[in-house]
Formats: sequence, C-alpha cells, structure tokens
Amino acid sequence: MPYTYEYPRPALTVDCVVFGLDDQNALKVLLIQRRIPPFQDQWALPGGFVRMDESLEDAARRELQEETGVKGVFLEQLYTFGDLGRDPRDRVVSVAYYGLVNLTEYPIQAATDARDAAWFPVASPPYLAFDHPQILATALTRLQGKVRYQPIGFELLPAKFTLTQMQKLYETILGQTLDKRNFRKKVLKMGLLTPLAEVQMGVAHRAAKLYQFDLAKYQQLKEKGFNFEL
Amino acid sequence: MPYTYEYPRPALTVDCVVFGLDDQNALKVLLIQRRIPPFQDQWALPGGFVRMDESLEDAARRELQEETGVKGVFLEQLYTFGDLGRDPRDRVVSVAYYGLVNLTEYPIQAATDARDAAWFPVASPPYLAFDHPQILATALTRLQGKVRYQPIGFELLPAKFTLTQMQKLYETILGQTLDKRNFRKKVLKMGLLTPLAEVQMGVAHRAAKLYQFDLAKYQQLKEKGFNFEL
DNA sequence: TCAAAAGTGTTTTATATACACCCATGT
DNA sequence: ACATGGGTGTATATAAAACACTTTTGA
Repeated sequence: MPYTYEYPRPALTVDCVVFGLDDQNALKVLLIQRRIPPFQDQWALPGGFVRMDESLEDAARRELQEETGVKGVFLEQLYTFGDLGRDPRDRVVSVAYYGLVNLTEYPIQAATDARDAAWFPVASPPYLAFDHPQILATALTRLQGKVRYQPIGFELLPAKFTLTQMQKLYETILGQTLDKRNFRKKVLKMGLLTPLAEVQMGVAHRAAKLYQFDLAKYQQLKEKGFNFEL
Repeated sequence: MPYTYEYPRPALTVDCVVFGLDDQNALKVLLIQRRIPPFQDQWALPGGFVRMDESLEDAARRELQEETGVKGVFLEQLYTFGDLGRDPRDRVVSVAYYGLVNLTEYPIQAATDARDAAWFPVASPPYLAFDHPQILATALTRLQGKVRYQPIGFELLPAKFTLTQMQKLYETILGQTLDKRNFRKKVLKMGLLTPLAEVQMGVAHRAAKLYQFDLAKYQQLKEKGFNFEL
C-alpha cells in the first residue's frame, strides 16, 4: 500500500479522566459542562482537539488546563477510542489520558477559567456525553489494576500523609477493607516511606505520624529489580 | 473551546507488532520491507492509514492482512504514538497494536501477497523505519509484563502443547530460567490445562503428554475472582 | 546402550493472614 | 472521663523455592 496522505482523516482529540480523593476518602472525577452541541449542557470529560504542533500529552495537559484550570498533575495515556459513531457528527478518534491529583491541594473551583468544571463521585457520576462513560470505566479499571503494582497512589495523597490515609485510599480504590497491622507491616517493610518528625494536626484524638513517599529510593530500588506490590 | 472541526488534522495510522515463537523457541517479530520512500527498502512494522469507515482494530487487522497475509490472530491495542517528527513529512499519529501468533501454524512466507514480509528475531531486529524501534520495545515490555498475569502466552503456542514447550515460552519471554518441577506444579494446580490422551510425536526421546488451554474454564474462574499468575 | 528429554516429592524458607488490646489526644 | 482513631506483635497457614533421580523412547 502506497504511503500517501490523500486519504480523508478522522478528527483527533484527547480526553482526560482526572481522579481525586476528597476528605471523606471518596474517589472523584473531574468533569466539565458542555456549552455547545452536541450534548449541550451535559457533563463530559475535559478534552479537545490535538493541534498540529503539540504532542498528544501536551494536548491533554493544555486542554485540561484550559477547561478546568488543573495543571502539573500526574498524567498517563490510557487508551485510544476510535469506534465509528462515538461522535454523532463526524469520525473522531480520541486518545484518552488518566490523571491523578491530590484534592487537598486542588480545592474545587479554585481555577480561574473553570466555572463549568466540577468534581463528581466516581461511584455516581452524572450522565456523560459521547462514550465518556466507557472511557471513565476503562480509566477506573486501569487505576484499580495499576495501583497495586506501581506506586501511583501517592499522587492522590498530599505530600505528607498518615498511614491511615494511605490505607483508606487503597481501600477506596480497591473496594475492599484491609487489615491495619498487615497493611502497615507490608508498606513500611518496603522502605519507600520516609517517616517525618511532624505529626498530624487538628484532630480530636491522638495525632498520627506523617510520612512522605521517597521517589528517589523507589527508582533506585526499581533498577535493582524491586517490585512494588500491595 | 468550541467543538468544531475546522482544525487541520494529523494523519492517523495503525501499526502492528506481531510476535511469534519459532521452533527453537526464539521470539520473532513480523516485519515488512518498505517499497517507497521515506525509508525505502528499510524494514518496518506492518501498518497504514485508518479509513473513515473502519474501527482502529479493523484497520490494524486489514493492514496486517494486506501487507503480510496474517489474519485471525490475537490483537490488542498497545499505545498511541504521536510525538512530533516521528514521520519526516507530516504529522502522523499512530495507534499501535501488538499481536501474538503461533508460528507452527503460520509458516513464514505462506501468505499470498506477502513477498516483502518476514519474521525477524526480536533480540536482533534489522534497522527499523520511523520510531518503530521504540514501538517494538514498548510492545516487548508489554508482552513481558502481561504474560505473567494474563493467559495470553497460549496464543503463541499451538493448540496442543507440552508443558516443556510452555515452560520454554515463558523462559524466552521473561528472559530467565524456571524450575521444571515448580513450574509444572503451579501450572497444573491452576486447573486451566486439559490433559489430552495424545502424546508428542516424532521426537527421539520419551514422548511428552499434550495439553490444551481451557479458555471456558478460565473465563468461568475469572468471574469468581480467580487470578492467573505465573 | 546411549542420548535426550519426561516426569515426579519433599524439605526449607518466606510470605500472607488472622486477630485484640493499650495509647495518646482533644473535647 | 469519654470518645476517637493511633499504634503495636505473635501464631498459623499458605505459597515459593531449592533440589536429584528414575523413566521412556528412538537412534
């Protein structure tokens, strides 16, 4: 087959599934309300067209910032959705990304240009435009799978966190309860958490010790064949 | 941002990284020789443009068949490559797929229209066009990761295989030797292999028992939360 | 009878699981 | 003093790893 460019081209977009964890340890997803047809006034994943002079990830980050004000977050390619009819007007192929963000540092509605953006519970999202329910489901499955063997969960936590916060996070994502003592044993034995001198504040009970994730140590161990596993 | 289609569009292609295992248990990849510029006469992954009336996977299967004659194989989406400059002439975004095929049933050069297609050792591929080295590397990493927790390895084996064949396959992909007794114990305990009455033939030593993978049983166990793990 | 791979169990070690009470703090 | 979550250890069960010889078959 000749290598030429005379074919009609599908439109190419990116979509972002950004997850965050709220103070009640509920998993949330960042959505925008569409201002124009199709699916006008419906909620959708932030995203838009890929420009000719930017990479796919750049496009995803740009759209995310333009539409929600969120930037500088963990972002990874998820899957590319290209079935016919996923957009009612034209052939549109969308490269989906998923992102993780700690909501304590991204208060809802903090963004300047984001009056149409909001966080929704992943467990009960609103009606979503296009095939975005499917994209969301794919992202959730990916998150659940990946969180167990890669230390991406820390992206959802503040820089300094307690072991209970971390445990609750894993319980939320995996949808199961975990044994406190066993969880702590396992997590601490990996040696990826730096214990801080500081302590939790503003709680009506014994203050918990704070930890932070040691990324440098993780990368160092990873080179030696270490496997994160929870 | 308005939802419109007036932007210039990147070209959209698919590329296929099809792996096979030869009789010496070497991992091979299916390549084609380019007949036109750029990279004329160089080897490349089979692939081509996505048409407006076909899904991404359909496009991958069509191109694979057109260029190599290979069809009906296991094929999964790998990653979408969209960096600037990956094609010297134009902005081209490529959705890569990886495939698995048992070479015993796909003898090299069997395809009608495939005079420019050939299998190469993954360990020592020829010079590859575009960013295809990177795509190949990504596919290999994916295969190595996925083969341990999903029973995709069977796609590389004939329908009826011996335990030694299966072990050698895993040793090849994972790049490490495995203990024969432990491997058999683990594999048989999963209960996914149906032992056949038949036996290996044409070997100059004791003939090994043949097994086949029980897909139905796997899917049934999977629903109950069973985890394939090797 | 030789070569070549098939087939088979037990022991040791490491990891996962189950489980309950006292501690520190703020109200 | 009470309510709330923080913090800790041991015993048991399960799984992983290490390891070597006999059997079958065709050449």
